[in-house]
Amino acid sequence: MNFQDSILQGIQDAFTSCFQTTVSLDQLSLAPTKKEFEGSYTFVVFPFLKQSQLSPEATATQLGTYLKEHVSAVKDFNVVKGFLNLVVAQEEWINLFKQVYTSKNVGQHPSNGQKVMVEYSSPNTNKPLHLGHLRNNFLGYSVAELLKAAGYEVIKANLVNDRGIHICKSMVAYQHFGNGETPTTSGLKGDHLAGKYYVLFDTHYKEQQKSLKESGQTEEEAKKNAPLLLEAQEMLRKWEDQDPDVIALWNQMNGWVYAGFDATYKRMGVDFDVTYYESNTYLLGKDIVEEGLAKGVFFKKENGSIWVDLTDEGLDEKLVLRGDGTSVYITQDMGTADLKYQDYQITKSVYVVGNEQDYHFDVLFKIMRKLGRSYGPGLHHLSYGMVDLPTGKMKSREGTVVDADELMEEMVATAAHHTKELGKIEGFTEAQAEELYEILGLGALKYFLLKVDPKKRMLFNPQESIEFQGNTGPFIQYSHARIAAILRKADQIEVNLSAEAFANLSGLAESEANLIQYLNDFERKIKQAAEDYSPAILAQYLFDLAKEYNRFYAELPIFHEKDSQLQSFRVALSLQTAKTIKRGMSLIGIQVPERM
RNA sequence: GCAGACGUAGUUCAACUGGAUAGAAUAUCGGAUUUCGGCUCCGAGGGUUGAGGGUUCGAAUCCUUCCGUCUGUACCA
Repeated sequence: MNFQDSILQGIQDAFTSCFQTTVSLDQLSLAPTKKEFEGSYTFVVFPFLKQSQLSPEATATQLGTYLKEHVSAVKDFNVVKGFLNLVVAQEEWINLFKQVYTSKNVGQHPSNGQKVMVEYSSPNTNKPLHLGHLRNNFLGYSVAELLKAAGYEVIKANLVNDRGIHICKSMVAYQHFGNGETPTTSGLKGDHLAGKYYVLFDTHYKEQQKSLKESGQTEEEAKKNAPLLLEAQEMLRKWEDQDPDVIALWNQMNGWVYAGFDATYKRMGVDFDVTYYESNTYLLGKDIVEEGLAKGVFFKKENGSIWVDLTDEGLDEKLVLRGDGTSVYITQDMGTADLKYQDYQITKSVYVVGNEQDYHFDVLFKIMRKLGRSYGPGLHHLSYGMVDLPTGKMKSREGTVVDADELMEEMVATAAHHTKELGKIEGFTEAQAEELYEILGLGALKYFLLKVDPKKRMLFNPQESIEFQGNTGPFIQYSHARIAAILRKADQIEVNLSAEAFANLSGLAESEANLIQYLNDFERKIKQAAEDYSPAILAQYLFDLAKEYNRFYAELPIFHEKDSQLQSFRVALSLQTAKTIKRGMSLIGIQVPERM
């Protein structure tokens, strides 16, 4: 048993023994003691004064006295107001470290038998990925990894929006202005090529509107009657009628886009276990509408349209099927939710989608719960905030979008520039150097986007954001590389790394005890990050761990330490830190180099 | 209009879910290396947590009223 638990158990016993009352274990919790005070863990007694019938100080003192006598881990205590600070015995830290050090798979929780699907990315096939998608993809990938580490079986899913009027727009524009251009002849990545025609559509569409207005039409009429738009609408009809020419063009352009996306995903380091296409799922959900009508969850209006009444849940009435029997967005999403369950029998389903769709998912989930789906309680919208630029919101029309491919390229180039300046890559082959730049550039980018609480909107300043010092990915990567150097040397001079090598160790420096406390915390942090769907919690933890290691490194000698037990111990501590950093970083999708 | 989210050092973010004197990073200033990797370490200054009121032993956190920013509120996706 983890000794944090044994302390809590001790507190529970203390309540029975000192105050003749029982408190349940989940009411009790320990907080790390603030630096200004002596001790490692703090128990706050204020909430329990009713049970003790004593002043805060007296309560804390009685509990402390009991713990000191009955719990071996507690060596001493002090009381400040209602705060009981517990001092942990040094031998306990050493024992704890041995436990962590000898356990396999750092941080991995045992399987909990639950299956969860994480849907993320969900791109449109009419334009390339941008900065907002990067946050989405990194978040989705990381949350999936965190859930795995927390004991879930995870299915990563991508739902591609490959159908609809917006796709037809780029197709129409390509027919008009494409001249048979392909990714090969143009030298453009497929997704960028498609995006180019989407933009071209928009510019020409606007021109047409303008000339229609000049010929006397109102703004609304002009919007509706522009020939290009009519063409796109006509094309969508043909697409739905399976017109071979339209389908052929659609297949061709889609193929280009997917090739482009694959390259981008590969560079981002994300992957999927299953990909759903809206072109296959857009007709789903109509049977659920029937089911909902039969169950009385939905109702039909006079014009034949079908609605759900969510006013009892604080929302409005929402349309689920149009009067003409065609689907709306949510019809399809209901169908897809069922499809996911049919395919994988999941107990939980996470949707990584921006917070502008909060309302939509609120509605969707409430509907599925009203319909009594078994996975209903497990539905979760991982809603994340937008990424802002110093110039304001990203708008594709105004050309203020930060393209994902360009940004990654820029980050890698900056990493290369920095590294060359430092001149630390002697002995690297060209290929090794390239790989390192990739790891550093993407590490910086991923860490930057993931260290912020997903719920919050965040600011991306292209100049200032590309930092390599401070609370950044490369800082943590550097710490790892440095430890790797120590481990190489330890290997050379054959330091004994078995736990027996420091079996009789006594006495620890403060930074050593702190490090052990951090290392022991890893498992808990993973669980917390997974439960909160927040890679930021783990990112913050890894930064703190790296900082604590650097402090230890600056203060204490390793190879210059003459005591061989201490030397073995410090190398082992370094090894465990490296393992933890490596594993932790992999959970937020970041690789760490052996040297840099 | 209505609904929801957010507002914390100059800047970017934390604050263990109601706990101690609100912490890091960055920028600024000052210091550390005969030593295992200086992309390192130590220190200083920097705050009326948007404003007011309330709840209690205790509030950045909960309630309330303002102010400000953003999002949503389509028989669009």
